[in-house]
Order: sequence, then structure tokens, then C-alpha cells
Amino acid sequence: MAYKILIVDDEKMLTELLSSHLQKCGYEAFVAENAEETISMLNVYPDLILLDINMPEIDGVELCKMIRQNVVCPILFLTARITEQDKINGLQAGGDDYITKPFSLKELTARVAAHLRRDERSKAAPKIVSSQGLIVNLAERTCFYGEKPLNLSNREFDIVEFLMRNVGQIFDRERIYEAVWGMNAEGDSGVIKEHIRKIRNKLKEATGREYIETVWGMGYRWKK
Amino acid sequence: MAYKILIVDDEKMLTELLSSHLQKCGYEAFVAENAEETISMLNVYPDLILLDINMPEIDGVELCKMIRQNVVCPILFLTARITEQDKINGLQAGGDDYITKPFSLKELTARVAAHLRRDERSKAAPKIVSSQGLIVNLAERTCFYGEKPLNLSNREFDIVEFLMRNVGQIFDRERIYEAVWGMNAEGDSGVIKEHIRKIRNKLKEATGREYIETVWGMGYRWKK
DNA sequence: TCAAAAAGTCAAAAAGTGGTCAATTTCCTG
DNA sequence: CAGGAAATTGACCACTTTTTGACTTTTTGA
Repeated sequence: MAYKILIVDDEKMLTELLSSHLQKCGYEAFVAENAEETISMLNVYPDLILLDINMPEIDGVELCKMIRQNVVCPILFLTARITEQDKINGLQAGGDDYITKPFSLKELTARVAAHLRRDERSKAAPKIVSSQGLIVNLAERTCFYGEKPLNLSNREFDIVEFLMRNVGQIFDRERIYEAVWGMNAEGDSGVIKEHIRKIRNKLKEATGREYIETVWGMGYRWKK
Repeated sequence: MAYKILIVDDEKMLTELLSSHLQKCGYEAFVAENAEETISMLNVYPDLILLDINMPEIDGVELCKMIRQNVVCPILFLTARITEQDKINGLQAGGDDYITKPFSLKELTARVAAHLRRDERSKAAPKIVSSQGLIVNLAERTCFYGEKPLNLSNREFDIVEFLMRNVGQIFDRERIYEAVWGMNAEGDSGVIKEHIRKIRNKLKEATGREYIETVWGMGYRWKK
């Protein structure tokens, strides 16, 4: 679902420009031209708000406070005024950032993206990699096939992670050693062979499938 | 526990000014003067980072990317350059805001406060409730299971607080030490092991449950 | 078909990790 | 300053993981 962005400004020219540009960037844009409209627009639960704080007849800072009571998304101020005191007032009212007019669309979208990304991060997106029913959670370092846990040891997990991050690519044992152990392999001790065996056993046990392929004379690769 | 702010800049004058000012404002300040120091400082788990992106010999944008791989807190750039392209580069590297030099301390603290507040909102309020009935009041530093008090000592409480604030995340003993003691752990003294044991005993005693999980070879984590 | 090279298997040694306990030191509080 | 609680240390044990090396099997190409 596209991010929803609410634009609050009374200059029609500007709001149209912004909303069409944001739509081109893949966002969903909503416009409110006064305080009343703004409040009712909050019902769409925007992911980010662009708020002009220099509207005649409306105190942008007050409006910001009101918005804040209902919503936690990032609020970016659009402003022509740039006195330091204004900034402080705005930030203390619950705003998250300032964009000073005139601004380029390029800068605006960069900032919008930065704030949305930031929001995304705090929602804690668990990094998950999966391949044919095998689900690997990088954050928790767990590995499941449906309900079945794989119970990989650390080294084993590291190897699986490395191979899965590079599905289809072939790595010889030396490269795997360097990637996982973080240092040069002096000769072939056979550690990798053994670890690969353990991993394959666990995979077979839990899934009944083959995930790691041997490319004779070349190395191993995670099947696509 | 005071917010921890990491200042990354190579100008001693400025870092001292900033850190003393931030301390006056009730924050805990840390300083790093180069990339290496920065990375190792991340172990204190700062709540916010002030990053100079115009340091000679260091590419601030690259450093920012590196930081981002390890940490999710807000990153504010300090910069003299103000070209639009710079801004965009920075924001895309994972930065959250810009402060252009010269800036007033007043503006700086307002921005810092705004970002921390924003972070706070997403982390939710002072009182934290966790798995079934265990209620930890961070303000009063008390911990109850229903009517039963846990009677945690100070260190014990700090550890519980840290783990609960980061439910589900795995921390090795070194990181826990750095986060709770606020300094680098030299070797493993075993303090953490002992504290974890005490905490577990008290938790078990009062609740009959397991809250802290051991992830072999990785560390401990508070169960989700 | 056979020998050499590569990959796979197995069990045992080595290294590392976490839990526990008792002893010691540090820190408060009265 | 004494006495007790809290924090820390170090030693020990049990256990798991990692590595090793000897050995077997498979693959390949002369």
C-alpha cells in the first residue's frame, strides 16, 4: 500500500504541484486547505503531513499541536519565514522538520522519503530471507520450515545466511571461509565441508529438500 | 536514565562546547573524533547522533551508512556545506536531519529534543508492561507481578530495563555491559552472568516464568 | 578402466560458552 | 565506623560447538 501524504496549504497552485509530483513518486496525496479540512482528513491516517505554517487566518503552530493530539506520523513544515524562534516554536509544537520555501521538488521528496524510512525503521521491520518455504529471520537468527525449527548453530547460521544472501552464486570453500570467518583461509582444513554436511543434514531432516548444491570443482551454491 | 548523545566531529573546540552544553541540558554526551572511534562508540547505544559530514579524511556520508547498518537512532548532520545535492546524499544515506553551521545552541537543542521526542513517541511511554502480568515502572523503578514485588537491586533493574526496552533483540554480555555500565568492558568478568542469574531467580520466584532467554553463542534476550 | 583429485563421512579432540557457587570487595545506611 | 546489602570476582563444572584428521566415496579425464 502506498504511503499517504497529507498536504496542508491554502495556495491551490502549490498544493496541485505537490500532489501531482508526489503521486508521480508513488505516494498517495491528500489536500486540506484549512484547519477544519485538516482535522477531518486525519481520518485517512496519513503516513506523513506537509504543513504550511504561514497560512493567513490559521496559526500553523496551533494547528500542528492539534494534529499532534490525534496522530503520531512525521510532520514537516513548509515555511517562508526562517527566523530561529519560529523553528523552535514549530519543533516544540511537535513538528519534525522544516522545509524552507522556495524548495526544489527533489529536496522535498528526499526529505519525505527520509522521514518515512525513519518511521519504517522504528516499526522494526524484521529482516527475513526466505527460499522455498524456508524462512530465515536474520534479527532473531532463527530458521524455520513451516513450524519446524532448524536449530542451526552460529557458524552454521552464518554460512546459511551468506549463501542465501547470494542465491544462485557459486562460492568455493576459500571464499566462504573468508566471508564467514572474516579472514583468509590458509589451506583447506575441511571445516567447511563438515559444516556443509551438518547444515544439509538439518535441512534434510526438517524439510526433506536439497537447498545446497555442489558444483564439482567450483564450490557450493544455494539453489534458486 | 539520561538520553545518550554521540557527537562525531574532529574539531575539539566544537565537541567540547557541544558536549558540555548537552550535559547541562541533562543529556549524557559522548565524543568520537574519527570513523573508528565512532563505530566502537556505537556500543553505548546512543539515542541520537550528531555527525559532522565535512571532516577531512573521512567521508561523512559513508560513515553515516556504516552507522546505519548498526543502529536505528536519529542521525543529525552538522554541516557547513549547504548544496542541495549534499542534503539529498545525506538523507539518502540514512540521515534524519540537517543543522547548518553556524547554528545556535538553542536551535541545536530544540532539534535534538524534537527528534528524541519523536523517537520516544514510537517507543511509547514511561511505563512498560511486558509478558503476562510483569509490570515494570521505569519512573519509580519498581517491578511487580500482580501484587508481588520483585525487589530488584539497582544493577538488576538497569539490566531488566535495558532488555525490556529492546524486547526480542539479542545482546551479548559485552553489549549489555556497555549499555548498562556506560563504558567498555575489558574482557568478560562474568558480572553479567551472575546478575542474569539473580534476576532469573527473582523472576522465577515471583512469576514462575522464564523471561530471559539465552541464545547460545550470541547473548541474552527478553522474550517477546 | 584406473588413478588422481575432489567431495563426503565419521568420531574424537579441542576450544568455547554458560550456569553456579562461595569468597571477596565495594557501597551504603544508620 | 560498623554491619549488612549489593556488586564483583574467580574457579569449577557441564555442556555445546567447532575443528581436526583419518578414512570412504564420487567424479573426472587420461
